[in-house]
Amino acid sequence: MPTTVPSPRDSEAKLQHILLHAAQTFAEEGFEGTSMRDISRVTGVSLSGLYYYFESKQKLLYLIQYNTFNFIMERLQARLDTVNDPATRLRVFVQNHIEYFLSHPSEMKVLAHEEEALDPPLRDEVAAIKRRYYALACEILDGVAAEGLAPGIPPRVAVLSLFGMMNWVYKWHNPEIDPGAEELTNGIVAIFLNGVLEEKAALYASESRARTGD
Amino acid sequence: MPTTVPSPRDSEAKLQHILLHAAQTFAEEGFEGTSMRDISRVTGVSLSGLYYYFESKQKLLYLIQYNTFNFIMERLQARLDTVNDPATRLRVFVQNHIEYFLSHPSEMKVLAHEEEALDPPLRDEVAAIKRRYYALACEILDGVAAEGLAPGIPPRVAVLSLFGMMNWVYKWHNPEIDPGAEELTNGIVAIFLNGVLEEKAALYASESRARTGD
DNA sequence: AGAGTCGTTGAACGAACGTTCGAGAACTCC
DNA sequence: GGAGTTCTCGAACGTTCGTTCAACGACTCT
Repeated sequence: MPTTVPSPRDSEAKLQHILLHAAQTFAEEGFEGTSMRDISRVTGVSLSGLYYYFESKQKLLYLIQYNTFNFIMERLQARLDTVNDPATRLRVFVQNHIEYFLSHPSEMKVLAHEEEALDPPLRDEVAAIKRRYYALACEILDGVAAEGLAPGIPPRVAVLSLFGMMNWVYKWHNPEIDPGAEELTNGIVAIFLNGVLEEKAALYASESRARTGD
Repeated sequence: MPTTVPSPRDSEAKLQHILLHAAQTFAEEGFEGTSMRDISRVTGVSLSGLYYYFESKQKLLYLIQYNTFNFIMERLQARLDTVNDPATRLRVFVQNHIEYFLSHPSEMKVLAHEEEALDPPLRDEVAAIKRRYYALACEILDGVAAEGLAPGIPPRVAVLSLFGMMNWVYKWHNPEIDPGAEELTNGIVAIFLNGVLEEKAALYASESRARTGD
């Protein structure tokens, strides 16, 4: 059908096919627990054939992590472009994260779980995106904090607790019994916003301070 | 020095020495990423000498996970024995967890991160303790919930979000810049209690429901 | 039809893996 | 001091690992 295009179409599709099944296997067996022969088996590509698409097992993991994170990041920025209200921006952030989590559980698990399996040169590149993502979250929290942050909760602890709630999802979420992205987002946002904003928060913070004699 | 005792003392101490350094290596390199030769090197025990203390690499991981979890569980039950107030019980629960986390980061990381590295027969035994721990957390939340739970947040999501906040700590906590166990516990408890109890929570839950047209 | 990529492969490489084994220290008890 | 247990180790086992390489069919251009 195409005339001038050489034929990277076929090849690109096959790479995506490999990335998909490799991510699933990494998610199930872990990066170190998965052999190139395993990936060859689940993709149907011969062992040596894999090396036509990427130059090493490390690079394969990198491709999965980089593609995944880049997609999340770009979709998030697009969605945030039209939103100004601080609380809504937070909700968009959480929803974007949770939505991807539930629709691509394997890729997300590999991203969250195999962070350190990548060796320094490539690991740093993924870490760089991760830092931008974290900075964006801090920025969003800053907006929310203008409404009054609870005392006794360092902002860093607040943001990372939010990441904890979101990123732990892959350890327990069961599509058959647990809520979908919408409801899950509502729950996490509710806990976080109510937990972190002042008024009632001040009550418990001072209570526990009194209890421990601070 | 001892007279009647055969001499398991020496051996027991050495086993603990191996468990400690193995946990550190597993935490740094991952279970699959660590070889028995690595463990031999960091413990100073010869490769074959290790097999006098445990029968396989799997069993070594099991010993680390089982000992760690058992200690946490028993200390928690002892601490809860003297406490009746629901909110304080929750605080004791979180504090016990976080305290162990910060004082034994390697063991805790291995427990949280290498859950699936254990094969079914042994994995199930660790999972059994994990279930008892989770059930205890649910029980504690039930006590707190008597004070009125926020609508729109399933209890299961609440408990697992709490676990998320606590268990994610190993990914980011830096002893040099982050708060210690006391303050960290205060922060997480404050977010969770304020986030999950009714009154203000109902506000945000209904807000987000209205926003998404539910 | 012939040159030149693109995609694929089986076979093989050396290295590293978890585990075993038999021999021998070191120690306790009689 | 000799028997028996506890502890340690070097050497080796067979297997699996990530990666390479030369070769070959399929396809596009001229």
